Amino acid sequence: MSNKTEEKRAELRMRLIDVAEAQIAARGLGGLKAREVTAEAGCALGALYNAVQDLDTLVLHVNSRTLARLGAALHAACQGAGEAPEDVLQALAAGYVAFARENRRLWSALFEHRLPEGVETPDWHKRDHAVLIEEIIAPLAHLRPDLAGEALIMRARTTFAAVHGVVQLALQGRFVGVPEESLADEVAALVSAMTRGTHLLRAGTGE
Amino acid sequence: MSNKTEEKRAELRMRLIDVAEAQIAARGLGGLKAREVTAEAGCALGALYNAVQDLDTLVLHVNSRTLARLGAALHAACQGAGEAPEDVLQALAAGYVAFARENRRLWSALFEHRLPEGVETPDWHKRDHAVLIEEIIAPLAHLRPDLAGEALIMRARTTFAAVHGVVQLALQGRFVGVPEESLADEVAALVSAMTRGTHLLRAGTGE
DNA sequence: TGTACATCAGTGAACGCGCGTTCACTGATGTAC
DNA sequence: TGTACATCAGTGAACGCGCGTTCACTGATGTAC
Repeated sequence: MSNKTEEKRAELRMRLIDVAEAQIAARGLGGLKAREVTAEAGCALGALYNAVQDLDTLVLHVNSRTLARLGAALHAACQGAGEAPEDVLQALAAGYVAFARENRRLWSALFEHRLPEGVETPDWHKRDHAVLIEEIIAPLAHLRPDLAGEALIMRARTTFAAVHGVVQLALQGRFVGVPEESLADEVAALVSAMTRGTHLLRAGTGE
Repeated sequence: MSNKTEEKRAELRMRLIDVAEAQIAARGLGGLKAREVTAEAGCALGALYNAVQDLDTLVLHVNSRTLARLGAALHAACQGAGEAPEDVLQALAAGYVAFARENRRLWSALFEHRLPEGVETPDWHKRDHAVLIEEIIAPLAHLRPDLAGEALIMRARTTFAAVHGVVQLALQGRFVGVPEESLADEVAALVSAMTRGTHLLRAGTGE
């Protein structure tokens, strides 16, 4: 059933994603309920399952959006930074901290959400995660000319994960996390430590 | 009601913690059910609430145990390492990776578990988290004689969180995580990067 | 040592709630002639 | 253009399941005399 019908369908799907995004932002991933999303979107409970496969898929759509916004934020952070790879990495890390703080629950949802056992993440969503490491690769390659290809990508992932770990434990308010006031400074110190040694020693023996 | 009664009570509590530990190890934190714990422990459902405040408290007991074991593992890792602070930190990180891999689900439970909104973590359990950073402090102090007191502790937390982040994303099997085969190497590279710059430059300007 | 009574660990059925998903139905929208 | 019919988005009550916690009850253990 063509055009107009398909249009309305897509419209409802968008509306549902909008509402789901707002509700996750307000109450966290655990606070997202099929009944509340549809109520606020102004449709019946069952309509959700016509517009979208299920609630998990709806979450994936929200997460894809969040990743896109995060990607844009990180890209913008790079633009504002100097040329030196250390500066770019510092700007990226600072941008990540800022985004996480300003989008706490949506950012958390990125890492909290799990598909039911045995369900594979669809490819269209997997690809969206690339933004997390894309901008790291170039400056890292400058600092580590000895790394290339797969090894470079691995190191970019590791660099991201290290910063992410500090941010996550801090914003989670957990025991070992640093207090939120110190977060920006500590992340800067971490990035500084990670980048400082490398260009002095170049590719020495071992690491 | 003294002695013998209290003894049996403590015995049941122990049995429940044992079983809960085994079930979390087998099925993950989400797979822990009051009915299954009590069934396997050989008592009635209601007995759980006599032995222990509630299911969350039971999880805290299991987590305390896991932390104690982790602390012992990290302490042992230090013993086997050389004198140089870099080596100690490498040994600690390697020990952490090994423990996480060998105790995946119990280790995950440490960071997955959340008390219901508004419930404070009891002090007896909070204290147990100290093992995560205790052993880091001394070697870090050697590398960074400019840091002391609160600042040193913060940096130890940050160091832990960075390593933890890499391990967590990898073992979670998530998008940006490194594959498990590369985990040990990547963590070693991270620690190497974090420690290498510092003692060359000592306390320079800024970080 | 023996008897009457009190306590409280242990029992498990029942409570209460939450919530994702389905499904028989309706009515608006589109197609065929 | 008008009429008969088909399709399918949208509806919301009902299904089905899971599960932590409570509570009236019992019986074993302990205390008092």
